[in-house]
Amino acid sequence: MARTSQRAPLTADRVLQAALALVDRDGVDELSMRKLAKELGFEVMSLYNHVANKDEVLAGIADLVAAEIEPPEAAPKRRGKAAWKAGIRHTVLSARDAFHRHPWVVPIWPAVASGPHRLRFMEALLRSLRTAGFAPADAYHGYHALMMHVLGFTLQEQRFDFGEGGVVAAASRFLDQFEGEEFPYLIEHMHQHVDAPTHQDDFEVVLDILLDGLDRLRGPG
Amino acid sequence: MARTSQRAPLTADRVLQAALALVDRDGVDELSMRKLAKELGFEVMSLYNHVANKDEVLAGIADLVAAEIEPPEAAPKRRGKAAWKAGIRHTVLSARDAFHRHPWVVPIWPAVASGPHRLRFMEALLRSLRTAGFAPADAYHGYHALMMHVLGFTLQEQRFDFGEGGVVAAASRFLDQFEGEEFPYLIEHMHQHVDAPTHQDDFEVVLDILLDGLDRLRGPG
DNA sequence: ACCTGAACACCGTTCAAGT
DNA sequence: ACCTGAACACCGTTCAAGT
Repeated sequence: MARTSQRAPLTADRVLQAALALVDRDGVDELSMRKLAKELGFEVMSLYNHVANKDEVLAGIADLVAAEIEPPEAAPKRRGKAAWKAGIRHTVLSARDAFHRHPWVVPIWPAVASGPHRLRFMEALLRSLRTAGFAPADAYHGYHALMMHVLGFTLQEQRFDFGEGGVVAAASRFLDQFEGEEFPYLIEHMHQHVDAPTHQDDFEVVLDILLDGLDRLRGPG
Repeated sequence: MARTSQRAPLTADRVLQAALALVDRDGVDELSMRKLAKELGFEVMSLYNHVANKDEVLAGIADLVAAEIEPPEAAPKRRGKAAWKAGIRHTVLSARDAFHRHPWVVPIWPAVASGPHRLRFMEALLRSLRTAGFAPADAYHGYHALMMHVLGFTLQEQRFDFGEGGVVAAASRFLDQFEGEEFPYLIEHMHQHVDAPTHQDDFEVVLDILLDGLDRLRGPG
């Protein structure tokens, strides 16, 4: 019967999948152990047989997002002075896509524990840089520059996602209180945001600045 | 008497200052209206005579952080092909310092409403870029690249601030479960983090990559 | 105008009890 | 081994009552 499948035994996996669905749908602020249990058709305390606590749930769903990131190609097909860029570019864009699909993960990303998928992604990106010829110190800079760009970009971008509470609405509400002449450049900037609903190009322009800059750091090769 | 000064009448300002002190001391997760009221020597509901709700408190203290950011110099002293960089560099480093002093603000930065200080900072940074000769579209990219760098960097950096819960401890705990050979590059990276307790140089290396890249975007001048 | 107490609708998590 | 109910120590916020 439907009820039997509804009550398939709880597993850590089912808990995390349900949490991911809930958070993708309602946002991370709406996740509570009680709601999650209700969604699964169990009582709250049943969850604690499969996950230690709420932090573990958050770390778990963050790692499900990490699992969606495609690692850089291990063996690039074409060789050339900047062949390394293609693989890195691919994985960074993939990370951007994953964060874009699950924007709630960005603010909690630094706070939650790193799971296996995330550690494997970090390893793959670092290996890519090092085998491309970056010295350890430059791979260190490159890794951070790229990750910060992805995280920072998505963090920034979120502000424009919610209609009423978004920065555009809030700022224009605020700007109304001032003479129209006090913030001309900010107003110009807001219009650019409103006019460009997707910021993919914006993301890639800066990504290419970073990749070119890193290439120069790497030295002639 | 001491009691009188302790019970100086509540104001929105006093509420925000106490909230900032509490959050700087204990972290943003520890902020509750009840604790905040107790800290001030009033009952919870008294706060609501001066602030609308908790979101307004968060927006208020975020704007206090924004107030600490020094705007770019309006009139740079020395002229030259990249004179614009000095002013921008100054304000970006100042923003990095402010976020570094108040790291809890980074994850909530995109979620809270923009206050007057933040809007003035945004305006000043955008004006700097535009008057340096950037076309509107390039000022748009430059603004985001710089802000993302600051936000992303501080977000990333936070992970290494808390001893036990930090990524180093968590990752090394996790890595213990694997053969030591599976994550050689990640282990190298972790050591670099542990060896460099401050990431100021790291921040500036990438900042200069961005500034140089933006300068090229701006075209010959 | 400002402060307060009780109340409501929530949280995460512990612990003892069931099967 | 897994599920549950009651209980504890918290939340933010509404509302009516005080001064």
